[in-house]
Amino acid sequence: MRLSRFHLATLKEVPADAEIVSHRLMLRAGMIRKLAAGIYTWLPLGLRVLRKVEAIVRDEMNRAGALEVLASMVVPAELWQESGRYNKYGPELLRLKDRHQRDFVLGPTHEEVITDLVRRDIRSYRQLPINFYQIQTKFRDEIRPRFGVMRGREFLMKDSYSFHLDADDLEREYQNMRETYKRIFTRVGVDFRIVKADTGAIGGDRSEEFQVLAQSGEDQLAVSDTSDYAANIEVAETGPAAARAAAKSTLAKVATPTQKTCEEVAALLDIPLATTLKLIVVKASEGDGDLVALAVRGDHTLNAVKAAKHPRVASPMTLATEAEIRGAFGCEPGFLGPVGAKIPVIADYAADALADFVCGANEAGFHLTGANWVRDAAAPATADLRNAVEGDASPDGHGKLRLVRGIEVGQIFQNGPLYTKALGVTVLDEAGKELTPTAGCYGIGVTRTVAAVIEQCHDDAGIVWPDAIAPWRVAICMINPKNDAKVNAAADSLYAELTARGIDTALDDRGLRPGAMFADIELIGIPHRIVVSERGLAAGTFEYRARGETENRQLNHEQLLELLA
RNA sequence: CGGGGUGUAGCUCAGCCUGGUAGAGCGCUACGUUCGGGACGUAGAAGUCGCAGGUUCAAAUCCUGUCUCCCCGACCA
Repeated sequence: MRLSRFHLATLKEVPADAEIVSHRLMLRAGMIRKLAAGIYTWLPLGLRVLRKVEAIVRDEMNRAGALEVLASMVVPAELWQESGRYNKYGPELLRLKDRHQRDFVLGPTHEEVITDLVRRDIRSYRQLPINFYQIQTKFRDEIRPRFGVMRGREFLMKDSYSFHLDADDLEREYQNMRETYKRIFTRVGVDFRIVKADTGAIGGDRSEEFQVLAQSGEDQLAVSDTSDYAANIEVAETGPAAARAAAKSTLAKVATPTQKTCEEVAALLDIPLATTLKLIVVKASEGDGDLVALAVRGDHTLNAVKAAKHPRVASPMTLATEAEIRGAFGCEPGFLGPVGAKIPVIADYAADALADFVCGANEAGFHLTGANWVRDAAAPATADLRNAVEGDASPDGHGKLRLVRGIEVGQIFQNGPLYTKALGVTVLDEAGKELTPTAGCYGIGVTRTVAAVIEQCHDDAGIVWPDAIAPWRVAICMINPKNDAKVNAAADSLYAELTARGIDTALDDRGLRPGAMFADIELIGIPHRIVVSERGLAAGTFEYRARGETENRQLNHEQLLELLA
């Protein structure tokens, strides 16, 4: 590509509303432009990168034996009603009507559509297993789109859905996809971890996420410092602690007139936060009273995903209102405790292990010190309810947990017969009997992957693309071509030669001053830069510099070709 | 949806408190001088001051409403 004919739309100044590195650099490099909140136009430069990621994904999916399809983005609402998700998915699902007032949705994911396809097309066990995938625009009316394309409302996703006769075969394909995803992200050139994950709105049994490690990541991950254990904090287990210590103190009431949080109470009494206990009151699951109190140590935080999975807690987890709390405890939130509580208490393991702890007195303005389970408050039910913290023992028994941040770029699920059952998919088995297939689904956020790579690969000057997804692998820069026809001719012939060899090359023939030209080429992250100048031609060399390095190398024609081969 | 902020030239922002001629830098156009790390000069084009209503002789500025966009929380590729 000759850059004089390309729309290279770099910006010197950063648009004010860009917060994270990838968003800033994508705007500055001229990869994307915003159209509305969470909705972007991809410019030629950005699209070149997006297409390269897409090509890697497609290539590996095909190699893995999956079959590409392309479904409509607009999906009849009936399908979503049939699966039960029309009402369950919530306002994130963009609903619309056509001119005949028929209901449709913009597909945020396509389990229903592909399962319906299988229902219509697959009749026999002989046709299974099968894995359909597509690379398609998805729309989710996110509560709060942010960080550019990292959490856009419209995004490009590779989604695939596999169907199997039994759980063993599903497990085989799950492993196949797991390996395929590893190859994809390795080829893209990004550093990632595979972590255990919650199944969330998709539903199902087993799931892992592919996370790109980055400071700006929205997800918290717990990883072992010695083993390969890694989990999203949502599902990172914390185990039962050692036995409860014996009570030493006597129960006493202290005035805490304005101290409502554990932090405030601990500060007032000058005690460690870890010796305090807090209660979070939530709605109970149906037929189990109205409310249930969850007890967590003051320095820990409640894990909503774990809590919602507890059989006695309503799912999704819903906090009790202030009025409900007053009704159950006779006092306002901020002074709640298990001593004398009239509703069931479920304690996190660490909270259950406390002795001589500080908690609310169930009386406005007072807390209790020296409280103990059994002696002062009924022994609670116990469960794993909290978020893991730095230094917790790794659940696999090897090492301690470290907390890091990640960007979720892919997730794989075994959802089992969830959707095939809901949509009534059956095939005939060998004996001519009807059988409901089991299924898996597998997603990659293609647009998000582009942003995630930038989060990981950049420096002060701009993006530093891995070779595999750079908009061009090589840039040829001409110094003062107007003053010297030889420079022009030499650059032209090198450009023709590299292009003929299949090397994706950009020729910067825009005639900019060198400083401005170099700044642009570095900003857009071209991995290999070749400078053609009068000086170099006289010496018979090209000047070469790899992006991310600070030294130039003088190479002759042959060395240059070898390096780029 | 709750909390906080924002909207003035393509971009970054000043002007608003204290009403009276709409500004700067970058970018853009033309010409000239420059030309190995975002050059300089001269001339120029470019804004219904988010939108609607109100107050006033007069509104970017004050008042009311409304929308947009951004940030912090619950969702997810």
